[in-house]
Amino acid sequence: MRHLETLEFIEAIHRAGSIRGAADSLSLTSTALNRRLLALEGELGAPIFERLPRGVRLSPAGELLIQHIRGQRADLERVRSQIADLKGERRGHVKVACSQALLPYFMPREISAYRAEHPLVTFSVNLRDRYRAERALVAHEADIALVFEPVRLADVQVLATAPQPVHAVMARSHPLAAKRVVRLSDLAAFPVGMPSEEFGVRYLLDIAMRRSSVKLTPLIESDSFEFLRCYPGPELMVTFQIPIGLPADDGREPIVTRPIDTRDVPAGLLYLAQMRGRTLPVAAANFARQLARALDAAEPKGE
Amino acid sequence: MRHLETLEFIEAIHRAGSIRGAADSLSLTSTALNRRLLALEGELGAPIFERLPRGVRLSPAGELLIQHIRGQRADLERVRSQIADLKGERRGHVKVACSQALLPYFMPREISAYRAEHPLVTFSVNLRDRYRAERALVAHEADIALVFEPVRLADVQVLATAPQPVHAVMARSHPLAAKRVVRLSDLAAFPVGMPSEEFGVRYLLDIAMRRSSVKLTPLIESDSFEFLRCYPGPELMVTFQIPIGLPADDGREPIVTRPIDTRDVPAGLLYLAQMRGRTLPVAAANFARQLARALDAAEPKGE
DNA sequence: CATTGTGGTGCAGGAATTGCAGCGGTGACG
DNA sequence: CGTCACCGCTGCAATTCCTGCACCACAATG
Repeated sequence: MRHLETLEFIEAIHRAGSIRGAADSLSLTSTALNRRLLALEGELGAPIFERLPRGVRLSPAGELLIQHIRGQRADLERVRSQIADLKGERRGHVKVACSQALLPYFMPREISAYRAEHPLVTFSVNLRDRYRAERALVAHEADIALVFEPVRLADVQVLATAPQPVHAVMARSHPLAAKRVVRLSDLAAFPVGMPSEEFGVRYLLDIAMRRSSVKLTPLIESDSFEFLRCYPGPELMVTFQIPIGLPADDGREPIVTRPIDTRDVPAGLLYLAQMRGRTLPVAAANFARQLARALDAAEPKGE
Repeated sequence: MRHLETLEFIEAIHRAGSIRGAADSLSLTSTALNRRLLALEGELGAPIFERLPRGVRLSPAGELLIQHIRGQRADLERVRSQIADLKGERRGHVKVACSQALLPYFMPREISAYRAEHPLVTFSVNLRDRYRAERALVAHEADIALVFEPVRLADVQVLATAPQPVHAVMARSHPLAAKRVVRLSDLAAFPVGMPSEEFGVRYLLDIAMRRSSVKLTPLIESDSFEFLRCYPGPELMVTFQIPIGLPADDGREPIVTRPIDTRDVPAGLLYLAQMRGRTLPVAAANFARQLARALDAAEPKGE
């Protein structure tokens, strides 16, 4: 789309941090790029970048402009997708930002289900913790976000929610595996694998620990649930996960999961969200609708 | 702004109804315009206009595109205004769509008050009945709308409301001028000047008449409140208006106004609104805030 | 003090856009 | 039924606009 070229260039300069650097990445001369920037600043009546000795940095006006640019591109993308839609071509691209728990089972299943009906739709799935998922929505880096226990919900519109009680994850041979529901005090006797602080599960556990004065002993802290789950079991270590990030227990898995009593650790909420006020492209809107249905259906699951 | 040029051209073609016609109004050749249109349609992958023997007409894809164009231009305008704002230049342009009652007193007073503090801000004030005011918001022809008893409020965000009881307007010598409050049944004895059907006041009166079985005898129906008010008084004619459209009664005006009992005709609501989800330009947002304050302050007025 | 990076500028070549003339087609009108 | 006017569209030449090279001034770096 030609008329957004200059605006794309601005964003490239922002990314590269210098005009010459951006020019290289765009296969252009710095001259041409510089000229375009100067022309745009002229029309705008204000500098878009502050000139520094080692490059450029966005001015306040530039911050405004870059946000506008992202919005324009996203809206154009929406129009293109709607036009393609009314031509009958069910193609498109959906950008999803989600928490780690969604990656192993939920998202693959949902995406493959969607693609079974719309094979021309492609996907980007990016792992974003609860802070960055919301920023990704606002920066138009993602169309929809699926995030556990989001931080602040400004500029974000909630499409659906699903309660997710925290589960304890352990080896099948673990003593606690005999219980149907695990109390927080049960866990104090065993070493635990703690998710790091950016995760919603950790957030809920920290609250619970402050409230109940039960102290868990973190053997390992990691930002990878997969690592925590796979850490060898002889240590009797327990880790945590929410149901949507757990496989169906078919009796053969080497690990088992037990819900933690919600009187000790309240159930968190999984949020499906988009940027407030934005009209999503057709494919993204349809996929979001499917996800919302899936979350509603999964609600009585919990084990 | 160069990068919106092509999109502006599309809108010009839409307005003119033909490529050659638009080319003339743009001081261009039909060749150039046609080429641009074809290029854009190529990039978009779908025709924007249906080709008719006597010109062109928007295709469904074009309808989508033209809405996108208007949104982009309005958003760019917002960015420009915000940039000008942070440069300290308090300039800008505010487009207001409002009901007739606001034109004689309220809008002039508010605009001149605003311009006293921001002399670089200019205004467009357009009369739009309650149907068309909302459409003007959606089409980005107006930033804010001030409308009495709006029709449907979809795609419109309400910023403030003010109740406006309907008043009877009559000559100072009129028999009913002796009363402090007028009942609907009082009016049956006199000829009335009716506002035409597109007005909110008429809407309220029609409802009241259906409900109370009191029949008013419309001597004159007009779409001009000014005409109705100025129609010579010997006929003892009564007409209607809401307080915000009435001058302050200083005892010297040849006409007087009396509120109609709200048990007969319920008070209507004056709505200050903008398009849902839109971020207004700085000047428009500030002016809207002032209007909201003015409406709140005017509430206990009513005579 | 030289080197290396930055943004900015004059000038010439080149690419993209424009305008002119003309084609084929359709509806209005005498 | 022929004429006319208007429509969208296209080949070719002119022009305009944009690009790229060489170069400048400047600041940080070593």
